Amino acid sequence: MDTKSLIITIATTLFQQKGYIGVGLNEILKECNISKGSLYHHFPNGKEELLIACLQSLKETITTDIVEIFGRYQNTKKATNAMIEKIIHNLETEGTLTGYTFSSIVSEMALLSDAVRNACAELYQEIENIYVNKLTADGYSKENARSIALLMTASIEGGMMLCLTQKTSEPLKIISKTIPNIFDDNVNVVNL
Amino acid sequence: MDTKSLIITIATTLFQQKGYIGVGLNEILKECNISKGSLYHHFPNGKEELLIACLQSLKETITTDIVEIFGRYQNTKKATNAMIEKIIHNLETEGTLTGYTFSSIVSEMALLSDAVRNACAELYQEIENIYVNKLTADGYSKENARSIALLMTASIEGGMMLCLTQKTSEPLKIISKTIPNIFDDNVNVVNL
DNA sequence: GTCTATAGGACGATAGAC
DNA sequence: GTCTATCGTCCTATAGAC
Repeated sequence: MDTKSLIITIATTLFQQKGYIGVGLNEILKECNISKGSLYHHFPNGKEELLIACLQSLKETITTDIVEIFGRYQNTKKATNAMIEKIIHNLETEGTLTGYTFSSIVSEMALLSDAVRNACAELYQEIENIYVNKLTADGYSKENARSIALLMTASIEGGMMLCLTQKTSEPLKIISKTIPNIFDDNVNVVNL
Repeated sequence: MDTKSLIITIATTLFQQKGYIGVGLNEILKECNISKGSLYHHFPNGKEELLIACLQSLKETITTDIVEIFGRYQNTKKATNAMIEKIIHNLETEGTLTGYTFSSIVSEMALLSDAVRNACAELYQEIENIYVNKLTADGYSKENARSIALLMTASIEGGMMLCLTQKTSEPLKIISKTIPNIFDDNVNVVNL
């Protein structure tokens, strides 16, 4: 792998786990086994430019991954359960925030950098769109599909937070079991 | 107000908005108009001790507030809508993370400090317990109440995240409208 | 109980050799 | 394209006067 890709790969994981401010350039350099001069050659505008490159890379990875899972299952309910299953598996093997989550970056940077905030917004939007497409294929109206997709995104993101504090994957497991209740028999009762 | 309370009050808000690492002691001191010696007199173990004091204070504030709201409304649905309404109001007037959220602290510190992680876990638990009590009063079984309360906590926390990225309160508004669908006609279908 | 001054280290970023 | 050396700033924390 070329140096630039290596930096992005390693930095992405670190940023997901520890947030943007929580990861120093030195830590990234050490894990990559490169030096400061090399990093600034590939990212002349420094750390924030690197972060945005990581978010773009993350967008590719996440959407490819979720599209693949959602293509493999008949309906949104089964696909969602499979997806959360995968997140839980990651969480239990790595013991930390990875996969489809980047809440640490959002909560730190949303107020500090519009460029980063927009990149994160775009990433959430891409994920939600995949849900919306599957839900409309299931027969939901566009409006209801959007509401449900948003609730899915929010509860998975929040569920990761709860898993982190509890050091268990229980919260996501319960969410995986509870979320389908929004789908069932509620095709027409969204937006009361 | 005595100095110690002043420090806690101001630091709590700053930590909620910018996270733990994102706020320097100097910024806290400046807003309090006090000096470093004074802060270290009240919190001899430094910044992390202050953070934990802030989380304890936050627990008081949040639970008092939510208990009050949940006491004012007949059922969980109405109480939840009123609560989210209040969060949205805060969000729109302050334009930043405050109120019942502390996701920035969780995502930054959960892996770094067990003391902080436990304080956050306790805080989430307190909030969930209020929901659980109201839900069982509504007639839900203990187990279903727990599942729904967890989904509520997660989706509100995740919804704040989406509001931050989009600079709108739309996500929380939609969540407020969509969440009640989990309650309706689903008393017995949780945990499929 | 509050102040000033300062220690000692980590940070992001730059300069210039090779 | 990668390296080392270094700058200037910020950080948490401490020491000691009042």
